[in-house]
Amino acid sequence: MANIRDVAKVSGHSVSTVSRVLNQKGYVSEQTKSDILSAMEELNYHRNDLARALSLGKSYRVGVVLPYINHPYFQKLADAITEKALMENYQVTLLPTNYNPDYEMRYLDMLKHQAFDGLIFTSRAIPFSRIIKYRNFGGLVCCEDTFDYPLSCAFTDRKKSFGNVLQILKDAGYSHIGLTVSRSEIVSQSAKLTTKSYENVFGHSIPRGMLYRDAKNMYDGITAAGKLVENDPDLEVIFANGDQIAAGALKKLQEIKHPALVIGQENLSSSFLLDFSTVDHRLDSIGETAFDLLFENKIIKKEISSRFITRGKLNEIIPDLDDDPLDKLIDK
Amino acid sequence: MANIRDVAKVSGHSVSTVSRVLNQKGYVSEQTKSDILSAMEELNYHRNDLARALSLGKSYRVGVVLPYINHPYFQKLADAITEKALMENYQVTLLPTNYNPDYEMRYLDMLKHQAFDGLIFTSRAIPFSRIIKYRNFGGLVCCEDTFDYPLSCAFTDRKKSFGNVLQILKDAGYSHIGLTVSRSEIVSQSAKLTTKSYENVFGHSIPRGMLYRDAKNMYDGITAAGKLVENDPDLEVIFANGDQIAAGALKKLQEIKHPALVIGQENLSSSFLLDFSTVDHRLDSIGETAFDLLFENKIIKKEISSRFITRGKLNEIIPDLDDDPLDKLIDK
DNA sequence: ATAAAGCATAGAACCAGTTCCACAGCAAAA
DNA sequence: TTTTGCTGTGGAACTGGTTCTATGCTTTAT
Repeated sequence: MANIRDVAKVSGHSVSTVSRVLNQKGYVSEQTKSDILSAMEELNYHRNDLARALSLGKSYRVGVVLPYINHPYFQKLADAITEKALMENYQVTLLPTNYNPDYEMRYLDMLKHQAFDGLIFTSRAIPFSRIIKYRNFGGLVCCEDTFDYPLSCAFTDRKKSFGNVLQILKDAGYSHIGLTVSRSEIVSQSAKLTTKSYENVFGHSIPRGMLYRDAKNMYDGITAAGKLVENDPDLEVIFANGDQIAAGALKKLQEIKHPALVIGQENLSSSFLLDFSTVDHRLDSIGETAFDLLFENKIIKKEISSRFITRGKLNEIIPDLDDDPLDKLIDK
Repeated sequence: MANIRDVAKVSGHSVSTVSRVLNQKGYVSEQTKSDILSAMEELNYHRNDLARALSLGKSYRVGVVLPYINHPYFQKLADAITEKALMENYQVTLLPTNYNPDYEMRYLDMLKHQAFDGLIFTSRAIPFSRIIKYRNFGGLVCCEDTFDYPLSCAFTDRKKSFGNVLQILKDAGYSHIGLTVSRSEIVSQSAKLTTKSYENVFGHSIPRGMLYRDAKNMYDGITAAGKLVENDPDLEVIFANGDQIAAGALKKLQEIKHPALVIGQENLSSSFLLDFSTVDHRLDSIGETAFDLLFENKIIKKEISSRFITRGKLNEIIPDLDDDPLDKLIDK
């Protein structure tokens, strides 16, 4: 493989001039430029990205740390980040952890070793206190609220958005509400926030049997709906922790001809196609924002408002909520 | 950031000795080693992966070229590749193309620019003839049959496995068979192979209305089943181009109480949970093999046998096929 | 006429590693 | 006693880029 010095030699010009041609900056005469370009052609020269990255101290690579690459939530986030990154000429490496702390630390070490310019944590098993130690080694952003930790983030306040939905349901006169949650690690603390929100709005904890745990996919949704109806035949609403789960629940409800409503999360195509309400956490916006924050030189915490998309029967009962609220910016 | 020369200076030893400690090879006395290690500690030294990669001419990164990162077929492949790669201390970068030839060429250029040690094409829009021009720039493997092109591959012979399934159906006395296919690019040529296989087995082309095109997801499966039953009320089997599509089709069939069987592909959890038959193309094995072939210095073409997993009614009709056949190796 | 500004180029240092080669000391074998 | 082989170490060249600085020339402004 020919290098820049070979090109310089063959073209009869200096290395720095070749570099200037390569990067199209600085002064180069037309004649010199064409000499060099034809030398490159002749030698079949192509610049080495690694050497460039070393010299620049910048590799134009970012890593996205995520537990599972086949989970719709993280997929949507990764998709949004990748799209934005490609636009800015960055490459994205997906770093699956399975919530194994060793893997998470390994990826942080890669940041330290300059394998990445930055790392986006979509979720994590290790505490923030360990992550912030790597702050000096590159960009670092989380896709969840980092509270008082000195760490940039783009997030939705789940407690707020869950509370919002539950308040709306309460105001509309619903009281028999079943909830499904994932194992709490999947989206950090999401399960706890769900129950907390319920308590805040209704003033009492979730009645026995009205909380279905460990709901991960459509089939869990089917099971969950069965259990919830069994525990409360007067069930009015199932607030699920994802559209796939909601879709499964809806399927079951239709099968047993139970009139309860279903509410999902993430606004996936299933919620649209099956016409049920959903909380859109704007993952695309979160992903995009997370990337933007990566190379800011101050710590920025950006809250993205979620939207409650009402569909079907709920849309008739409840006035239109689509007021397109501006994202709140908290600068610390 | 401290570098290896700083460590050398502080520890009072040479750069090459520090390097030897770093890589744990060559002769180093215990005393020297501990001097150097404590100097590293003191300076908070961490080796720069980029510089190492440049020097070694090896970056321990591979790219996986795939059209969509949120398609179960490519996801399963990417998952398998990633898992294997991590075991061998390689990093995997997912390179989505949307079947845009410009993107595919861009990724090939990255290979040329040493951004990757190798590239795995799970699918592609550009012809093999363009890909093989990049053979000298690093590892290059396709996840489909490359026929006479000098390009390593790990693949299932879809014509063979489709033919196998159709032959079994024919032998079992079925003749009213509906098929769904994706847009032909999704899995290269898969649609054509499906129709070809049908013609080979049944001796005539697919009857009008028995081929549903452009099936991508569960909802297309619902539509497809509706259309196919409409076109042939005596429909006996739907052979779908994916488990999600088969799941949708099954849902529709149950809804309209039609007794047709459903056969899917890829052995996703849905086929297991809904208990329908499926063709397992062993994507995990293909992905793993593809990675293994990446750094072989000869061109190897490995065919992975697919398995037909019969479930439900079909499993009662048809004798057990689970003979665990060995993968065939074609060395060229 | 002279200083300032702009154009064009080359040289050398720098990024942070790896590795080949030379050399020295010492013990065991010839 | 000489040779061989092993251990331990350092120097320098090498990977392939970028960029700062110096220099000489031309053009324009004062």
